[in-house]
Amino acid sequence: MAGKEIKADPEFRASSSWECGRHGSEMVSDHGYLFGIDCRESSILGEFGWNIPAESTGFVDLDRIEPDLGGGGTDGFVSVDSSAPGSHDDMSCNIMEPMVGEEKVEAASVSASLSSSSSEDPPERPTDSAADAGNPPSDTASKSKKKVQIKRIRQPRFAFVTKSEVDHLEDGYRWRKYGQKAVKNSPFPRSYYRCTNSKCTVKKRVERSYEDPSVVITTYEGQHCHHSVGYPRPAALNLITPHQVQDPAFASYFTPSTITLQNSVHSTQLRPHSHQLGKATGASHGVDYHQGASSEPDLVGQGLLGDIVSPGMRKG
DNA sequence: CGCCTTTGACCTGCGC
DNA sequence: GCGCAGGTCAAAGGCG
Repeated sequence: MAGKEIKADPEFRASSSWECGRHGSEMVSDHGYLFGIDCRESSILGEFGWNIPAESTGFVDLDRIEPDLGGGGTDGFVSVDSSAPGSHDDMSCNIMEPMVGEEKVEAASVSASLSSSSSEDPPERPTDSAADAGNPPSDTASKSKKKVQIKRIRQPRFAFVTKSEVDHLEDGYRWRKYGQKAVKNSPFPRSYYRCTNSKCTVKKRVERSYEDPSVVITTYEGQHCHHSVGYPRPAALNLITPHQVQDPAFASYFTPSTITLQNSVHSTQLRPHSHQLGKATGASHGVDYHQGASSEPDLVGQGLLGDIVSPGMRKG
């Protein structure tokens, strides 16, 4: 497990038009992305809307944290690294082959139910015990039968490695904590959050690296089917490379309005909302950023987002 | 009062 | 099949 090596594809690096960061970008698994953020560069996360009190610098050894991140084996990661603080243009990144949409669906019948429910219907719920919560114990048999047929769907995941003293980083969405577990070999618990939007199935895990307590690992799973409470901030989007945006999974983290911001607004909404920091460890209450999206809402349908925003999301 | 976190129990997947 | 670890649920309590 821990011995599992993070192997950055040298060929990919070589062929990538994006310069690799100093620390390189590592694919730590096969289904998802890891954004390793050297936090001298809180600027990066800051640009992503996270109000992180950047205080330390250092290199995050992705090899060390990988077991926790990709332990499931179904995730993979890409890291984005920055090498020049304060300059978006200098941000280096390396996008590994995206393997998104490789959902674990074993029964064909599942796809039917999924397609009918679309993104508005949490695909995972039916498989979870929550769906059976109201059922008497005698239903266990049929329950397990169902679970044999319908395997939990794993959405593409993205992990961010951040140096921060704040565990729960502000990202513009509202999250509700639904669980916390002790992590093996780690003194730090892992927290589980779910997007408060009932129609949104996005989840995120937040944990600290046991190797470097100053490092926070945030793993997002799923795709938001709605607008953020108000953000992601425009400058953050400037950091998203074309490669990233073209990846539907990655792009989905940024709502249509978000992407619009990239093109219509630049730095006018970068003011940090310090009051949010006051509740750093609590739920991420929405940041009251005004979206510039309203000014150009049609970009979604104008082709810019046509290939990065799923139809289901556009209506969101 | 509504929303959130906490926390113990339960479920599931996986390796041995 | 068993045990472990990760993931989730849901009741209870706290807070603004």
